[in-house]
Amino acid sequence: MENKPIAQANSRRKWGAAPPGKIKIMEALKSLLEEKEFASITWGDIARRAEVTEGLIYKYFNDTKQLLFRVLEEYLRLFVDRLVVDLKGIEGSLNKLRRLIWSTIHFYASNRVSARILLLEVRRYRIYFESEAYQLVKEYSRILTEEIIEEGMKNGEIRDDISARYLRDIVFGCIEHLVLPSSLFDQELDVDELTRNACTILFDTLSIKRDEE
Amino acid sequence: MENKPIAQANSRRKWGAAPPGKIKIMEALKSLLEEKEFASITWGDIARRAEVTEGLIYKYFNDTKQLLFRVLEEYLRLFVDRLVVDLKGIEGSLNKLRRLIWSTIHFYASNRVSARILLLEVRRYRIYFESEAYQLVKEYSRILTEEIIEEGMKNGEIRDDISARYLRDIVFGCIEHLVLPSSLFDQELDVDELTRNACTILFDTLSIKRDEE
Amino acid sequence: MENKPIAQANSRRKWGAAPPGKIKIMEALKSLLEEKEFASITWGDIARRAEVTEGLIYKYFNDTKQLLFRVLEEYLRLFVDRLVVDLKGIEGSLNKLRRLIWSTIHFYASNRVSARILLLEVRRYRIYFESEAYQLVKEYSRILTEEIIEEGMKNGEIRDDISARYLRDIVFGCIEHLVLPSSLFDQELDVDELTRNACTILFDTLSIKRDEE
Amino acid sequence: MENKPIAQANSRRKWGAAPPGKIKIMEALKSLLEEKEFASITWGDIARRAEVTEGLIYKYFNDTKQLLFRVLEEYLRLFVDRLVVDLKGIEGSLNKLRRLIWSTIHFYASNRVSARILLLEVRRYRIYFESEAYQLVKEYSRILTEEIIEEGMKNGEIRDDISARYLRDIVFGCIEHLVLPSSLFDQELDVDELTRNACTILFDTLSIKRDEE
DNA sequence: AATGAATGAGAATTCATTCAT
DNA sequence: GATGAATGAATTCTCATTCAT
Repeated sequence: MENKPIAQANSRRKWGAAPPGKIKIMEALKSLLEEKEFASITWGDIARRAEVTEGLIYKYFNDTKQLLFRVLEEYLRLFVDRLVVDLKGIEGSLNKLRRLIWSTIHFYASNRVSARILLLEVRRYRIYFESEAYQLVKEYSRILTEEIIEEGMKNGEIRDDISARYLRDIVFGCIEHLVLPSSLFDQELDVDELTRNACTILFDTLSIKRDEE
Repeated sequence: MENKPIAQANSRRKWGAAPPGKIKIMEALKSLLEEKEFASITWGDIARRAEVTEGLIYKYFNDTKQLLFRVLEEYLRLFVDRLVVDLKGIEGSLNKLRRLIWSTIHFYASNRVSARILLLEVRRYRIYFESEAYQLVKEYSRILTEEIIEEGMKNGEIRDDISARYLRDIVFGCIEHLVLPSSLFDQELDVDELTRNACTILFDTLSIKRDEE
Repeated sequence: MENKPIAQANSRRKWGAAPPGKIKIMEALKSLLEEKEFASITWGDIARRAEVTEGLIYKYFNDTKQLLFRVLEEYLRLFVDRLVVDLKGIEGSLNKLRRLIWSTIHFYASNRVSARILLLEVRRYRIYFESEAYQLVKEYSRILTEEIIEEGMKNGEIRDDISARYLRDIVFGCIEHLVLPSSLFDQELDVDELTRNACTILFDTLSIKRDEE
Repeated sequence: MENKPIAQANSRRKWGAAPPGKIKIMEALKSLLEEKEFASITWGDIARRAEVTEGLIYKYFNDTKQLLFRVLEEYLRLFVDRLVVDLKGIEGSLNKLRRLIWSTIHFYASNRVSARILLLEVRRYRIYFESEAYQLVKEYSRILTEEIIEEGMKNGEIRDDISARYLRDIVFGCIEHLVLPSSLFDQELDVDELTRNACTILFDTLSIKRDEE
C-alpha cells in the first residue's frame, strides 16, 4: 500500500506528494547506510539524522526492515527503469547481455550502499522475498532470462543445451563474485575491466560451440 | 589461544579436555542456528539452550561473533581436512576440479547451517576476515587457485588467457549461485545434478579452446 | 453539554443533527468493544475504525472514558426508557419484580458489550460515578428500590424486616452473579431459565414469611 | 513454575529461599496497589518502589499481570488455608456457612487491596482464569459448593430444589454486592453487621421451608 | 467540519555485562 | 569451573495531543 504513490518512480511530481517527513526518513537511512551496517542502525539514529521524532517513523514504517526495503526499492526502480530503456536500441542477444552486465556492474560500482544491501543484507530476511524490492529483482532476472537468454537461444546466438535458468544463475554468480570483494573491502571497482572479464568468460560459456559439437 | 585445543578437530582426546561448559555452549549455538538467524540469537538463548548460566559464557567467549566463528571453524576444518585427503588420489586438474565442486556442493547440502552462515551471515562482519575460520576459507581458495587452476594452466588443461584469480571467482560464483536458492528457501539440494550442471558449464569455460584459437 | 442532544435517545431528529463524524466515532467504539477490552482501545483504533482522523476526536471528546460513558449512556437510556414503559401495565410488586428481572437479564443477554462494560469496566473508574450514564443506573436502581420493593413493603407483598437497600443489593447481586459467567466466558444466556431461577430464589427471600412469623 | 517454591505457603523457610529482588518486587506492587489503580502502575513505579532495576522485573515476571496474579495468589493462599482450618471445628452446614460468610467479608474488609483486585481488576483479563490465583478461588468455591451446600442438602439443612451451583452463585452475589460499595468508595466495612444481614437473607433462602411445602 | 502531519514524553523491553559466592 | 542475582544503558514502541490548512 505504501507503493501506490510512486507507481511511476521517475515522475518527480508524485514523489513530491509524499509527506516531507517520510522523505526525510528515507533519506536519512540512505545516508546512514553509507556509514554503518544496517543491523546497527537504530530508530534513534534515523530520527536524529532525519530531524524527525522517532514516533513519526512508526507512522510510516512498522519496522526497520520495511524501511530498508523501501529504500532499496527506490534504487532498484531507477536501475531497472533505466536498464529497460538502455536495452531498447540494441541488436543481438550477446550485445544485450554485454550491456546488461555493464549496467549491473556499473550500478554496483556507483551505489556501494545498494550493493552491500543487496549482496549482504536483505537476503538474510525471509520477508525480503515478499517485498516490492524483490519484485524488481525478479523483473530484472526476467529480463535476463526471457528477453536475453531465451531470445538468444531462439535466434541461435546462445547455446540451448543447458536450461536458461542455469545459464542465468551462472551470469549472476559470475557478476556477483567479481563485484563482491570490492563490496566487502570497500575497494574501487573498475567497471570496464570487470565487464570485459565477465564477458570474455561468459560469452565463451554461453555461445554456441560450433566446432566442438 | 581459543584455537589450539582443536588443532585436529577429530582428535577426541583434545576435545575431551575442553571444559564441558564450553562444549555445551558451542553445541547450543549450533542447535540454535538451525532455528533462527544468528543476528537474533542472544546470550540468554544460548545459555538457556546450553543449560548453563549466562555468566559462564563470559569465561570463554567475549562476543557472540567470536563464538560463531569458532563454530564455523569447526565445520570448515572437517571439510578442508577431508578435501585435502580426497584430492590426493586424483589425476588431472579437471578431474580434481570436478571433485572439489562435488565436495563443496555436498558440504553445503549436508550442512545447511554452515551454508547459511557462510553464504549469508559472516560475510557481513569485518572481523570475520581476521578469524581463524576465514583462514580456512582462504586455504580452500588456495587449493582451488594454486593446486588446481594454476596446475591446470601449466599442464595445458586450463586456459591461461584469463587470470587464475578471475577463473576462481567464476567457479565460486557459479557454485554459490546454484546453491543459494536452496539455502534461502530451505529446499533440498540434488548434489549430483548440480555438480553435473556446474561442470558442464565451468569445464567448457575453463578448458582450452583448441578449435576456436 | 455532551448529553443534551440525545435527551430522548430515540428521537431521530436530534440524532440526525449530530455531526456525522461524531456518530461515526461512537459507532466505532461500540464495534471495537465487541472485539477487545476497553482499556486497550486507543484513539488510533477508534479513528481507524471510524474512518476519521484522530484529530477530529478531540473536537468531540477529550478522553476515552468520556466517550465510553457516552456510548454506555445511549444503551442504558434505551433500556431504562423501555423498562419504565414495560412496568406501566403490571399489577403487584412481585409481578413487577419478575418483569424487571427478566428485562435486566434480557438486556444483558442481548447487549454483551454493555454487559461487559457495566459489570467489568466502568466500575473501576471513579469518574464513572459522576457520569450521565451512572445517573441512569441510579434511576434504574431507584425504580427497583422505591417503586417495587418499598411499594411491596407497603402493600404487604414484601418483607420489611430487612432494609429496602439491602434487599435491592441482594437482587442485584443475584442477577449479576447469574449473568457474570456468561459475560466472562462469552457463553450464551438462557434468559427465561435464568429469570425463573432468580425468581424462585428471590421471591422466596423477599416475600413475607407468613408461617414462620 | 514460579509457584513450586511456595508449595507450602506458610513455610517461612521456603519463602526465604526466593531471591530478595523478587520479594522486593512483589512487596513493591502490594504497596503501590494501596495507592493507585493497578492499570496505571508502570514497571518504572514498581522498580523505583522496590529499589531494583526495571530489567530485573523481567527476569521474574514477563508482564505486569503475571506479577499481579502472583501477589493476589499470596493473599488468597493465606485466606484459603486459614478458612480450611477455621471450618474444621464447626458442626452444621448453616453454621459453617455463617463462618464462611464472616471470613469472606472479614477478608475483604481487612484486605482492601485484594478486594479491589478481585472484584474489579482481574476478572477483566482472560488469562486470569488460567492463573494459579484463580485456582485458589476455585478451591474456595469448591469448599462452599461441596463441603457446605451439598453437605447441607444431604443432611437436610439446606433445600435441594435448586441446584447447588445456583445457590452458590446467590451466596457470592449477595456477599459481593454487600461489599462492593465500600470497595468502590473506600468506605469502612462493618463486618459483623454485614454478616448478620447476609445471613438473615441467605439462611432464609437456603433453608428448607418446612411449613410452606 | 475535517484532515493529516508531526510531536514529545513516557512506557515497555532487551541484553550484554559484572560480581560475589 | 560454575552459578545466579542484579545492573544499566540503550532501544523499541506507543499514544495522547497539537496545529496549520
